[in-house]
Amino acid sequence: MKKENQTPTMKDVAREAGVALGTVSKVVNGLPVGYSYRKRVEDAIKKLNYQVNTYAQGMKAGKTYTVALLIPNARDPFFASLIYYINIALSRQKYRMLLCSTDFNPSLEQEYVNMAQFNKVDGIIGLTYNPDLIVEEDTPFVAIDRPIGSRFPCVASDNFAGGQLAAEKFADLGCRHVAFLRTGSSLNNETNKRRSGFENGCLARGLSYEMKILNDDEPYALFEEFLMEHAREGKFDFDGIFCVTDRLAYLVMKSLKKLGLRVPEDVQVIGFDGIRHFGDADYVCSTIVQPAQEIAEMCVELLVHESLSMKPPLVCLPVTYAYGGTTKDPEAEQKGDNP
Amino acid sequence: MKKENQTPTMKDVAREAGVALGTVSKVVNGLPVGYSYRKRVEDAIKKLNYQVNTYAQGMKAGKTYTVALLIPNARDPFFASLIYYINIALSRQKYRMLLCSTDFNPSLEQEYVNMAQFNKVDGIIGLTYNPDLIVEEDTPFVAIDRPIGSRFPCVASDNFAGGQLAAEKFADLGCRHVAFLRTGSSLNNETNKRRSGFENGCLARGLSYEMKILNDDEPYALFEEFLMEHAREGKFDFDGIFCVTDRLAYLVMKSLKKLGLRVPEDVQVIGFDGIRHFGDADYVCSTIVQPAQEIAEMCVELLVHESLSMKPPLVCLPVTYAYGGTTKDPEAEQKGDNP
DNA sequence: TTGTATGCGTTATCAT
DNA sequence: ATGATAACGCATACAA
Repeated sequence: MKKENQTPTMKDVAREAGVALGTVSKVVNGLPVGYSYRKRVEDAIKKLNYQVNTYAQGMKAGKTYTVALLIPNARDPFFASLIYYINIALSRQKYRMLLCSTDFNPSLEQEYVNMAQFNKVDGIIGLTYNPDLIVEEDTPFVAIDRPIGSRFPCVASDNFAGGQLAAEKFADLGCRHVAFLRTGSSLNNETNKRRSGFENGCLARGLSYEMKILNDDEPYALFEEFLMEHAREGKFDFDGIFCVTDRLAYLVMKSLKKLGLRVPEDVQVIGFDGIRHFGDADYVCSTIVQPAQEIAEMCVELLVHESLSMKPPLVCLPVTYAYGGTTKDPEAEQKGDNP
Repeated sequence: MKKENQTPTMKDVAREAGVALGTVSKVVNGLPVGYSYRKRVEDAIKKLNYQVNTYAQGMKAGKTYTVALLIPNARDPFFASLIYYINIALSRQKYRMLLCSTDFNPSLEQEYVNMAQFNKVDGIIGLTYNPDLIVEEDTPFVAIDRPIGSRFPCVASDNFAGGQLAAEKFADLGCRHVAFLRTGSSLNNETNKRRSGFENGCLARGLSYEMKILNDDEPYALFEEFLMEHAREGKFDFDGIFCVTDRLAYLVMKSLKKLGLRVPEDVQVIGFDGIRHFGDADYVCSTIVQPAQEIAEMCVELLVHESLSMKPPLVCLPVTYAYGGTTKDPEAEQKGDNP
């Protein structure tokens, strides 16, 4: 990568316009300048195609107009969606976005946080997994999904309500005996809320339910076993399965197929996240949709707006239900969507 | 976003260590410094938790250690994959990545390119759609998929070979009459190569073929019409359909289902791109896989390495075929994958 | 070998 | 209202 040739600087503009450096600065920053001077400067700027150097500007101001987004992995569809919307929200506020893939690596997460603290970025939006992440008090930081300490705001979906919603949908769709399947790190409180909400909803609507909860390090095969055990003699014990993510729902559906069970005829499935085929086509399954756009906008809002006075510790954004072919929604019967 | 408190500077380290500013700089940059001095400086650095300010450093050097990635949309799975691998490749080279979503907007694309030229980033990797994009000669730029002028290298999949490969697969799998379906902007030469390669392969293997080519602004419904016309009286004219992208293949498969045609029993489908469910699970359809990782690494290589002497104008990377449930691959029959 | 001085592009504080 | 000058944090040519 070779070095740039000279791009015009304020000094060049000043020389071209025959004015002093400070005058150019004032014009650029919209401070009062006599008309004839302003005109000459503006002409010179156009002629030289001048543009302020944001880094030099930032060095003076102690700002970089850059925000780092820490996220495990850009390929995951939910994370990709977050990246997409956060990017849009930031550029609307004239901020650049530095993408930092952490790959679930705690030490990488810490490294990026350190970078931010040394004035390299103005703030961080982080979806991190390091429970011991150290963030200086005065570093602008907004967490997604996992609260970091108690000093920084955290934005998440209303996971409890999402669990409830799933149970209610099952009840509305005629289910009686349902199951909840979850995997994931046990220190992730937010997905635990999905479970609690679901339990709560089942109780409220008189559904009997069973849970199967796995840790990250346990193999998926255990779920398949669980399903098999409940499929003795051609009859399946559940008429509804709530999966903690769409990804898990996808795997579960493959297992059900192996068992000769039809979705949604024999058993209905609801996932969580709101993943769509190709990012924006139809839903991969009936699901509780996380409001990715709202989450993104809230994060940026909290980070950028200096209404620092009272940052809420935890913001829960409302989730919605979406039909995706794996439930028996009456109004969706005729549509050929979602095989 | 509030301003940072003071982070330690070189001056602070120098004062702490009782040495001169330049000495600290030398230690930081690994230049020869007497042992006792070096030791004192290193201790001071640790004590103050000092870290160089990359922006100030960059202002001196005229480098920012930042590369901008221009890409239409982070949600698209193929783009997301590219983002993922480019991010990894860049950070291995100690470069940061600025993500610039262009949303297919030509003027936004131009804006980001301008930003780069004004010394805000050291280089650009761009997957752009603006045919009139103006890039200064001396701006380090690497294009993906669409050549920009003739002065910048372009990295792409070997689309021609991909088309050929699809035709050969169809032939191997027993097809006789196949179709090619394509949509997309007509100025995208690379996807045209897929067509040419496919034609070439069909000719070589004695397959009869038909093409249906749509422009971006034409509705998908025209494809459905095309398929319907070829499905008269319970018989379908084609036993294989090659779609220019996996996304299109997905839509086509839905249409085929509507027509009562089974995939792969009645008609086999091959897509292009290598999209996987959830980014890393199984393929959404049998497909010609673009080597996203290799593309990413090649882009970074070309951008970063100062072997500027002879930049190749167009680098074509090899594609592969992957089974994804929509073809009758013999060795894959027993697998329950990809419904 | 170590310290000093200058400049990168910008903004802000002064005199004028 | 405008122009000169210092300072931001760092690297480097040059002096000690």
